[in-house]
Amino acid sequence: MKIFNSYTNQIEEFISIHPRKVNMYVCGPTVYNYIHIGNARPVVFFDTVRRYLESLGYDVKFVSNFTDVDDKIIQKAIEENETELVISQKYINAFLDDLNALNCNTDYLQPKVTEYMKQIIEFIEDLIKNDFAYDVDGDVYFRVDKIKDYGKLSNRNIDDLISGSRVDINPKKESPLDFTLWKKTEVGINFDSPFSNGRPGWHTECVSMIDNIFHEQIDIHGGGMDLQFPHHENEIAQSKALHNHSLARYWMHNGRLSFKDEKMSKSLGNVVFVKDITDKMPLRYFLLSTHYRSPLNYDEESFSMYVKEWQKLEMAVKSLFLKLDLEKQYNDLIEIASPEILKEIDNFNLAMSDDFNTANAITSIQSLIKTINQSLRQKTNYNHLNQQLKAIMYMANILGLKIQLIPMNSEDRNLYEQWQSARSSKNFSLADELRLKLSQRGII
RNA sequence: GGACCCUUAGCCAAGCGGUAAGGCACGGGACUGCAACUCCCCCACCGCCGGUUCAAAUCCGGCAGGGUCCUCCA
Repeated sequence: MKIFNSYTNQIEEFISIHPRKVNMYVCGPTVYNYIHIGNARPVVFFDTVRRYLESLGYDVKFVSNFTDVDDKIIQKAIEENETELVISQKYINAFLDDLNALNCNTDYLQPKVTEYMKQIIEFIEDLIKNDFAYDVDGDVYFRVDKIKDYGKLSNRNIDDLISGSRVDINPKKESPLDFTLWKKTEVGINFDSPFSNGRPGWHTECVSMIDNIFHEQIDIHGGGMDLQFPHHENEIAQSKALHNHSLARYWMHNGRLSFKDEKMSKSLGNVVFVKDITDKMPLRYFLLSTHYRSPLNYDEESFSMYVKEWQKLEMAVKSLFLKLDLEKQYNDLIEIASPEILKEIDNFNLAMSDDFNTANAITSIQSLIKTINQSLRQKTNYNHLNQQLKAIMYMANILGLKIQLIPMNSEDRNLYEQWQSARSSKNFSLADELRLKLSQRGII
């Protein structure tokens, strides 16, 4: 298993800290709005990472947070005349709905900032105690120049950052690079602390949660490329300050998604919400069609290609299952022994093991679809068909592409037979009617 | 102003020094009660100009075009 590590800027063999166990953390959403398809990219990708690692036999402890304390949430709460809690809960629920629709595993730890306030405050206190942070009139800042390798993750040097820094000239800060750990505030939700009444800066929550949940360096920390700087850089700085390690062994960053070659972001307002995409599986397919570190562009034309490809996959698998089910020959306990099928699975796994090259993994799926379709129009023995079905379901499952296989009940069977006999007796209007029914039941 | 990335057929997209995977669309066949689906065949010398090398889409330099970060953003 090879993973590109943003921290070292190279592809490395993945070795977990504890045998057969992977601790991973992915930066989650700030819950002030519905998620758009760009937000969905890391969500889907890291869900796929988890699935693949689990298929390799790792026990994966997956954690992803909810940022439920933030200026934007406060602003939204004021706009809608609601409490922050109501706002964040609403969008947390919406987020979980989207995850389910995208067939992402939602069974993982989802810590919220509000639930970790005590730990976050303690974390900041420790930083102050160790002289890595300083309190100015109730605001607390992190002293960046005390961290030797600051900039390593995002490949930049401190001098460039200082000379390039603009706008934000905060006289309270010792250095423009110092970042806020705690912000004294009167507006919106705020919390008691030894520093002041206020709320934590964004960069501390993840480190503090990781600290409290895992109690040690974790294996994988993931998130969008845009979080690399300053967010992840700052997480690393804090971790080095208190624990003298880089928080995670492997840092993984997915590339951004653009919309018609323009940046898609909530602030620009050109967003496509996940909830508004009717075809969620094609969306997942689309998000995995390009290697995760490459930029991905969304527009209706290219997305429609993936709708087609998805339908092709779904239809082939359904037809295959139907054939086996009709003859009562379906057997999911079968062992895959065919050399060609094993080879295809092998290719798939090789692609996935190569820094999660889902684009190439999909190629294996497409290739198997082709041979399935070929088999279906020939007389192929059931054993082989069962092997093909098992193989394609294995691949689809790792990519999280959910294909519903609906076994026929006696009524379905009856309909099917009537359809066939209507066809052979050339009663086409009846045949079409029955065909429609079967299709509505998801059988064909 | 500083840092950095990308450019492969009409479109999407692999490749990362050994002579262009795959998919969609198009075109030509086949199958078919009609649709849909499916199958077979066909479809590029890799932005441009130089250099390194026995060998370059792959390495180096320049140019052109596009994009990102340095500020909230997955």
